[in-house]
Amino acid sequence: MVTLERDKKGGADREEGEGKGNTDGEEGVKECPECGSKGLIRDYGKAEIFCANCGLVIMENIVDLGPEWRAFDSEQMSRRTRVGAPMTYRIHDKGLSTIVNWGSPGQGQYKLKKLQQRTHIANTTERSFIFALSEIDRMACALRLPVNIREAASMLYRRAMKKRLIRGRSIEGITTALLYIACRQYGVPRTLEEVREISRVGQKEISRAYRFLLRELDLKVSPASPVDFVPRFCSLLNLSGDIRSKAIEIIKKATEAELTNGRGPIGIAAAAIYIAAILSGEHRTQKEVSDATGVTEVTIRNRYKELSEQLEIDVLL
DNA sequence: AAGACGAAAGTGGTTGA
DNA sequence: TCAACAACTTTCGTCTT
Repeated sequence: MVTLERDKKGGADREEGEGKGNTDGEEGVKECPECGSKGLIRDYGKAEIFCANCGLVIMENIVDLGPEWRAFDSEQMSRRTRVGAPMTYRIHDKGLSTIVNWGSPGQGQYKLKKLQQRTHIANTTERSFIFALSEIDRMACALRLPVNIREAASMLYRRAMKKRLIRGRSIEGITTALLYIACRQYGVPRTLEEVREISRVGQKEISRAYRFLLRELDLKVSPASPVDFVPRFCSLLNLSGDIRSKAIEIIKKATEAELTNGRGPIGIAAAAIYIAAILSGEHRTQKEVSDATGVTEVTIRNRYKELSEQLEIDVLL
């Protein structure tokens, strides 16, 4: 009954706008066109290159960026799936699909019914697993995350399933938290707010699942560095590479001076960018920085006062 | 009028008894 | 489980450009 048919027509109907489709020659790519970082990760297994800093996928042969739809059951999944990738953790049976034949109507039916009863539990967990994978894909898509991170999140979900951690919890909460964790592990952190916006559950549930999974899967996630947020925030604010490196420099000095202890990394990043922009004559208002980073103007002010005073940076308007 | 400033009260998460 | 606590937010009046 579950016949997974692979539809080989890639995602030709789906061309990303926003002018980010950089399809120049692969050999020429030395740095990220988005943030200028040299930290490009070439994943030849997936035939793609992405920026470790901002997560921008620069080169990708797998055209399909994942489904924009939601599969509620196996049937929908099979009808709508158009993923032609090699074996992957993102496909619920690792791509090795089983085809069940209906056989001759006479005696076959009874056996099949029996089989279906026996495997009923397996089918429901499988169905929710498929749903989880499509959720991970949907959210990763919305956040423009590279395939590696989706893979990582999917693998974590497998581990959670093996440990029977899913039962009795919302799949949305678990998948959102796992994606959040995967981003952190890959040094491309998203803010909790960004993740919440594209999730179907609230912040409270995400946090609960996050703590739960860290504990139960024995994962270690080091606190995010403010530096990790700088490239993305800078590009949101249309700031040049000069400012990006200047902001990172400020953050490094601040870290050495232990000004960052106990402070939220996002606030530090926001303040450093604010200062760097002013120093470079590309002024951004506190409001603009606040909107891009999600921290309030008050916090930006507090951090930027601390940084400029302690590091003796003269910020003259 | 817009931006920057800072005081004061409120909120949600962490910690330690 | 509860209370104390620090970081951050909200709100709002004032000053500066």
